[in-house]
Amino acid sequence: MDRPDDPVRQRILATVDSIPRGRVASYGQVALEAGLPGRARLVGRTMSELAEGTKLAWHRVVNAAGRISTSGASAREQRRRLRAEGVAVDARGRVDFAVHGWRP
DNA sequence: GCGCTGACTCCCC
DNA sequence: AGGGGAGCCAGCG
Repeated sequence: MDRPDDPVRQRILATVDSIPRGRVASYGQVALEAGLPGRARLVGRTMSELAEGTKLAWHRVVNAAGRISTSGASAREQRRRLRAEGVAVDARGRVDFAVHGWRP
């Protein structure tokens, strides 16, 4: 599993792409929805390998605690993008799933 | 093949 | 709420 055309990767990307604007999902939830239960790390890896200018809404994926799992510039970018689409992100970088969680 | 390293998650304390 | 431990698995040296 690693090339751009890998079917597993495609499923992960498609699932992330289906998260509606203003909602967030956890890595584990994305894995589950993509038919890959227990493969949260793979989702995280996949996100980390995205190209700079990707159109994918990677910022709508956070960890199971509702926290932004990135660090540095990408963490700030993620926070910025989430807030820009109306998602409340607290000072610690946490989103409330009860309010903004993706419920497929 | 081996060990380490994560944009992860549970479970237990 | 926060930390340790175990399970997870693909990539890399």
